[in-house]
Amino acid sequence: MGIQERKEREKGRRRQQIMIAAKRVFSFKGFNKATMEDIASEAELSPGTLYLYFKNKDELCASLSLRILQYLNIRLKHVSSEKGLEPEQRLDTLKEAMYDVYEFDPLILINMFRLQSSETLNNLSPELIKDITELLNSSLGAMASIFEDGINKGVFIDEKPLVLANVLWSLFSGIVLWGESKRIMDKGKNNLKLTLEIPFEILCRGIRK
Amino acid sequence: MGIQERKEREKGRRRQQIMIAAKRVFSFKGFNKATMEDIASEAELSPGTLYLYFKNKDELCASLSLRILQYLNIRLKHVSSEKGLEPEQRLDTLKEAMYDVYEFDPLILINMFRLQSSETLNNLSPELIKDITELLNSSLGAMASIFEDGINKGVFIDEKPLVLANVLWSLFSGIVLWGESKRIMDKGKNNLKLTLEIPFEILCRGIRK
Amino acid sequence: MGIQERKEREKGRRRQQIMIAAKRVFSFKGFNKATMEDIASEAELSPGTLYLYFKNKDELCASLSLRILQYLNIRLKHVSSEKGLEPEQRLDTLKEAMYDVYEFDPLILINMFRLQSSETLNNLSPELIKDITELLNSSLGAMASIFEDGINKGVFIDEKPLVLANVLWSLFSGIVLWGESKRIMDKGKNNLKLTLEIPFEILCRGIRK
Amino acid sequence: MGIQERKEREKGRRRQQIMIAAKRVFSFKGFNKATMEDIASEAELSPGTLYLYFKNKDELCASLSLRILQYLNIRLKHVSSEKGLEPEQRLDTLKEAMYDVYEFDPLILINMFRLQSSETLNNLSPELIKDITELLNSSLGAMASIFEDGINKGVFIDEKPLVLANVLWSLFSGIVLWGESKRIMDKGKNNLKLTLEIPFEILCRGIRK
DNA sequence: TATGAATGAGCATTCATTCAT
DNA sequence: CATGAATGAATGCTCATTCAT
Repeated sequence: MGIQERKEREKGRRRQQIMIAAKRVFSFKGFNKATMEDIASEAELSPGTLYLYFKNKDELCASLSLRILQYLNIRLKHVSSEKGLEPEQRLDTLKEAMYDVYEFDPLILINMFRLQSSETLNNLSPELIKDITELLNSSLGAMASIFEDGINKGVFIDEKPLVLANVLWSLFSGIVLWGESKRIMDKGKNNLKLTLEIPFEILCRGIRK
Repeated sequence: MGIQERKEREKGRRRQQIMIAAKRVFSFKGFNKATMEDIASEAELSPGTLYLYFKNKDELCASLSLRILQYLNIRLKHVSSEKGLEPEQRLDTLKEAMYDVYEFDPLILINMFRLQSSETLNNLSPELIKDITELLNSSLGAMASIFEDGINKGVFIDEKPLVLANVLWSLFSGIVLWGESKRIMDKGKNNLKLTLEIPFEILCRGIRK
Repeated sequence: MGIQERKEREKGRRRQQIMIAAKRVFSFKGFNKATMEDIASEAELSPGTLYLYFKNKDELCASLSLRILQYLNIRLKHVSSEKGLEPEQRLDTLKEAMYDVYEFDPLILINMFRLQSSETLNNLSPELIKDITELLNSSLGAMASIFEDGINKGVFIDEKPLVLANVLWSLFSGIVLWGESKRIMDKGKNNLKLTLEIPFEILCRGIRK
Repeated sequence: MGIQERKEREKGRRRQQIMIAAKRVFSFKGFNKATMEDIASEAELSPGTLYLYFKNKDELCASLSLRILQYLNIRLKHVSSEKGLEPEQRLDTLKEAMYDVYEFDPLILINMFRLQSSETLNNLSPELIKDITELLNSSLGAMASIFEDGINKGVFIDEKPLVLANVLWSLFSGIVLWGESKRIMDKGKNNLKLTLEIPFEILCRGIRK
């Protein structure tokens, strides 16, 4: 392993360290109330150091979303590529994947939404925006391919697969959002899994022939 | 009409005037970028005056959400109270009601979410929190009663009505959120109505026997 | 006097108050080391208030230069408009005017130079830039008219008056700059009057026929 | 040549390398906007290395001025020491020398002034201050000796030579400053040579008998 | 009631400087 | 000697909120 390579890895570690701290602070205080100093001290670094790894606060936040999307994308790719699964089984794996994504970072949607607001978009570097957009589309594509498979096999109703994927995403968004609200209102009781399962179940009834 | 009463009414009018201005400014700039001075000048008032009618910026924002919920509640109550409607027709009316709510204030969910975030909650007066919670529950109850009716009449599958209502709300949240993102990403094309109709349709397939 | 008018006057007073404080602080600390908080506390105001009257630090500094130029312009206009003066007498009055300008604000040139640097220019409002440019040209024009008079009367050598005015300004700049340096190096001894008079004297020998 | 000596020479080379880079960066960005990192990367060194050769940013800047003064001093010494020149020819050589100094580093005066401002002075080491003061005085002395020669030969008017030298320096400062402003205002048109020659010409008329 | 000038705490960001390697 | 990652103090500017009129 060359010196160059080791440095790259070290740099990656620092980014991780900061992102983990940022996630914690954003979760606790929300994006606007969280200060860069909060994040820095959570990461046991100085404020200046944050700017060595992220252009600004918005880009730090966006990078969190990117990481989620990467994770989602990997999970989805895996689901749609696995051979020998019946469409119904695929749906189940899909459900689990989405639930894991939520578990991975429950604030996913708030971040995703912030990300796409015009307030934020101007502060991001074009590459980051491109990465995010591509991943989002790729994820929707992967979902769509699952539905397509079911339609082809005559198990699902003949609806446009990409539309179905969008619906699913909408549903997912709503569930997370709603689940989060509940969690905050009820202070701690996590009924997210329940809500995730039930509407998914109901949606599937609508998809199956 | 006594003087007292007239004053009360006058006060209500001012509140309306401010809320309308706030809605416009929030829509245009987003909650965080909108300043109290923006709102004041949109309302053709001075900044100080805003604080005669709202305790602080958060409470002003929360009052907007409250108004939405009141509107939603009225529409829902109306749907579930109307006699002589078949469950299927009720679902249609419900769908229209929800779409109208969205049209009334497309930022509804962002506001609703802001409202329930820990960032905001500490700044609100207990009465306001209570009002909002009650209205939310009441709205969910009204939706539930629609599903209950269908279940009783044997038209809908036998699922717990309140659960169904929650599902619907989740779905609605997701659609709005997703629709908004799309609107921002696609810059102007309003595909919200489409997205609202399709998942509703699919959900209904899952509800019907 | 209407309320409007009184308010305008009050506003003008505040601007003056801030500019006087700024001048003191800039003189003492230099533009870059002077903080807005320094200026605010010198003016016995809060930092935020400064921004009610000046867009930013650069514009505050530029406004100081503008004031100098206004003063210079008035003095020069007066010199060239007064009737019945011989060219030589005019030169004397001119010399006095320039010395007074320096006395009015010894940092004039440093400010003027800052003003014209590209570092600063971007931060200024177009109107301010226009005002300053016009005043500078007008001042040079007024100086030129004095020389023109002398040339017409056959007392001064036939040199392009505007060139002479530029020369004079260069000389003035140099003297102030040099005088200032000396003041700082010699810590307190003010030999500016001397240096201003002597080169003026020598320059005039070159102008007279 | 001993090892010690070679090291010294090597050290001098590095200092030169850094100063050249600094000059380029200061010219391009101005002193305040230029960062030590800019200079380091222009010099193809790391930021830390700069501090091995210069105590701090101010001292680096001051060293640039020092170098100019050294150059000026050499040129002036040469002018006044050359035998068999008539006073008028000496003036011409002087003019050329000053123009060359300006060409060598057009920012000379801004640097010189920065140097002498109270903003900077506190950060400099006493030795550096002493060097600069001595060089300045020596330069003025060299100029004065040129005038003295002319006065002695009865070609120039009988004015105190040191005063004349100061005048000349003032004029030079003013011209450079003014020329620079013009360059910035007129964006590119370089009229410095013209302005330098004309006032010099006019000043000389005042010096000649 | 209404005003709007004034406040001042708060924050993102920068950058000269240091120091472990 | 050289590095360059890390530092952390410093600062321009914003804006929710107050209060004298």
